[in-house]
Amino acid sequence: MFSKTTEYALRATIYIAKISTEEKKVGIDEIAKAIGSPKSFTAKILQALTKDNKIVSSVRGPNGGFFLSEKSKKLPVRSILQAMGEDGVLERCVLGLKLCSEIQPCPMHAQYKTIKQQLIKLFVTKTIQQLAADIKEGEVYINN
Amino acid sequence: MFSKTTEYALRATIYIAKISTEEKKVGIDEIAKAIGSPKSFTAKILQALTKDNKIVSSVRGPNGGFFLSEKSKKLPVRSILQAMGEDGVLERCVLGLKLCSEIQPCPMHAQYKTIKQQLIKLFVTKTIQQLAADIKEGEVYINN
DNA sequence: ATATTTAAAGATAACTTTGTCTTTTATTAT
DNA sequence: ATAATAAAAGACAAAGTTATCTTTAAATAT
Repeated sequence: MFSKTTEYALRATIYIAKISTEEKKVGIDEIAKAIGSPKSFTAKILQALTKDNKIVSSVRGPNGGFFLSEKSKKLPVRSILQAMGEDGVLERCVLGLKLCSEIQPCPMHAQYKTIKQQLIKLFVTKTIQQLAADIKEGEVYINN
Repeated sequence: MFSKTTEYALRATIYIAKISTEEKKVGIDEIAKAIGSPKSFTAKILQALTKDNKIVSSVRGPNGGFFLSEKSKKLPVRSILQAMGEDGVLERCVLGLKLCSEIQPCPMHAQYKTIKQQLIKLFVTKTIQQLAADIKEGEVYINN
């Protein structure tokens, strides 16, 4: 469904939300290990998420690392997709038609529509914080 | 959601089902034009679908071309995904975890599960024929 | 100030997907 | 038989994704 890049972005962000606060930041080594992703590649992805979009915050130097602001933790999971420029996946036509819509629907449109709506709803209503909380409670895992 | 390759495979197969019979086959030029896909690339994809999997049938030479057997027309849309080796998209974990399951679920697992089930059901219950029929009736389009 | 730590930035490489072009093979019509 | 047609097969190229490694910059602790 998503690219590796976006999968790592989602997992990394959720892990940072779970493990860190502004006082206790987390380093790239720990993140990559925890979510089972290539370290340098994950670093690049986090760089993108700390950029203008500002989902993730970071500080360099000793005791530095990544963390999520309280504000960021309350963002919907979809905002991670948006920051990664892969938000379109949720909206796009299953058959890849550029102009698929109510007026000019593809053969799958009508039936896929309700599924798409639920998918979008899921990514909009779930916050980063909520997903992170489930891991903390040990109900759920994020390592690969 | 799907790769370009699979999108073209779906569109091409549906178009062939719509336009052709064993008596009136359809050529690659017409198919590529109708679904708005690169011709040679689409040819390769159809080659794969005619291979062992046998979703699509083909005949070379004058009056040759592609067509779908009556049996193939009755196959679920999912069989196209299977033939393209991209069936896993429907089953895979949203966060890309290899071991995501009921026993060891990812943070999105529980809520994504019902969506996934509907998605699979859609691809299993809809047949190639049914999708093709809708285009014939002009209710629906497949060009890009 | 200096050394140490840690992310940012940049260059590059491996691999995959997507796309094109040419040659070959099978089939048909003449 | 021969020419014409159309898919199969193969080689290759462009673009995108995924991944690694090195250098630079910022922050901290000593």
